Amino acid sequence: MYGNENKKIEREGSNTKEQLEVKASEVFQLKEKFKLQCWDRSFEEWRDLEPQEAFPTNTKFLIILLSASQCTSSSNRCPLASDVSPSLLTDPPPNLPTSSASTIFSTRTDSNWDLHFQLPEFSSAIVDKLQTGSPPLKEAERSAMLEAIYNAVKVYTYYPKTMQYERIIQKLFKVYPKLANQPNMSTGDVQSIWKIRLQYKFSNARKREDSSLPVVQSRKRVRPSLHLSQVPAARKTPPQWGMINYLPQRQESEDDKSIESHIQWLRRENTKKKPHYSRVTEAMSATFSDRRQLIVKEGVSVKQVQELYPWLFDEDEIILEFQRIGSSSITDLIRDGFTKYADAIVTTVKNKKSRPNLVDKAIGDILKYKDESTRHEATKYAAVIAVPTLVNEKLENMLSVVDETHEVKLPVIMEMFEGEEEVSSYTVKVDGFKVTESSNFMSAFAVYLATFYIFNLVYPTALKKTLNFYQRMILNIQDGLPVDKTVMRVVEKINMNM
DNA sequence: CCCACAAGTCGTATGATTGG
DNA sequence: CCAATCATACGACTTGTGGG
Repeated sequence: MYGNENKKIEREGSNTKEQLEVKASEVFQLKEKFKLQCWDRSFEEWRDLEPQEAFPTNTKFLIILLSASQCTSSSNRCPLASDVSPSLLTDPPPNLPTSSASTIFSTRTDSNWDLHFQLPEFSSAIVDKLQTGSPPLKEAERSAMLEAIYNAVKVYTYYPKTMQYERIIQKLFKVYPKLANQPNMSTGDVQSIWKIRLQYKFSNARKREDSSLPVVQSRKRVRPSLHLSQVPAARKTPPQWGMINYLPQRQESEDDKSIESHIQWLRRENTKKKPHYSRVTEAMSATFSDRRQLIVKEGVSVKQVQELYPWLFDEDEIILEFQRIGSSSITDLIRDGFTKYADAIVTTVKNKKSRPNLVDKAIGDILKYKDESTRHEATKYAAVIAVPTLVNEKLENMLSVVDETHEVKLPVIMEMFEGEEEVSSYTVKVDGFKVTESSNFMSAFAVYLATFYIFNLVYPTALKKTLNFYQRMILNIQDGLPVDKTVMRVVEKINMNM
């Protein structure tokens, strides 16, 4: 096989690697250097030839040019200059009828199809949008694109490999660079969104359109195994850590004794009516390293932490503690982050069919304010509580109204206390322990987020995506972990409304 | 451990149908 | 004629399995 040309060659007896190479260059009139690979049936992949190897009849060989870029002029063998030209040459089974031999040459066995794969043509409306980058594609248009790609690819395979999905997307991005350029997202993230999108398309299409095909049939699960109902095993996806554990060195001026005296002094100062706040902060800084060790390494309970460091249960100290870990002010981060995204988040959540009452109310309230800065605050509040809805998680797992009797067993929760008509205060609780109380939602929210990092808590499964969104888009803490796909898609949606 | 996938299911964009 | 309502198709999501 060479480019789109497949040719059969006849062999007598066994051939060596060198003989095959000579034959290949004759058949395809190759001038440049190339190497041969053969199809290994047991591994189902192309591999290099061994010297003196004996090949069974009906073996497929692929020609790979070693010098790239011979593809100029009218040649459409090799659509992209950087591509290697794959080529096949086969020897037919001498004693088999040609009809069966023809299946050998069918494109289905072309495992390198993706190298010379041509993108299907899209309608001019779609191409326009892709080239200019705006307005964003409608769902129907994206569907049409996916459908076209599916139809173009299924000629070769119904089950593209990971690499093949990636190559298709790379080609797509090459032709339509605007598609890859999304604000607030790396090209890699956009690429993985498209890869997942293609995988969903193939998965759904196989199930819905092509489920009768033998290739698809052969992958059917044998049995749903009925005794599954016996097992309750609600083993959900595990919770996730938020930030890499931060374990700083103890300050050089400190030793066990001085730390102990700091702790004692802090505890005494906490009971005073007029504590010396700046000294408290100093002592908290001095004991920071020891406190991190205690929380991260020894995993002590929140109650024990409170006994040793009662000051950690104070709004200002929480903010400062976060700053010691993350080196920026969490209130600033939240303010800046939501100043950037609030409007877009609110527009995005408005497109949802249904929202929790609190979110609806918050959105409605925005219009009530005439003053611009009050209005902005209201928008930020609405945006914060809209995030769980956007990523399909429940708001009440984060913010619960206290008079409702349902108890929530989450590590951290904000509770809303309602007085006469008005919300009177917000309380942040860790494991049932009150951390702080605040009259202002945004302060409570800052404490809420900081708490995960300060007490080294996992993100509960029920709020994994919400907290990931806050972490990456608002706090801008990037760990090495791949971004959750739902979170990425929500970012994409929000971008469209920015 | 990670990834692809099947199976089952949900939410909603979109187009057809209905009623005023 | 247009809107409200309905039906359907399709992308997305979850859970569990199997294979590397």
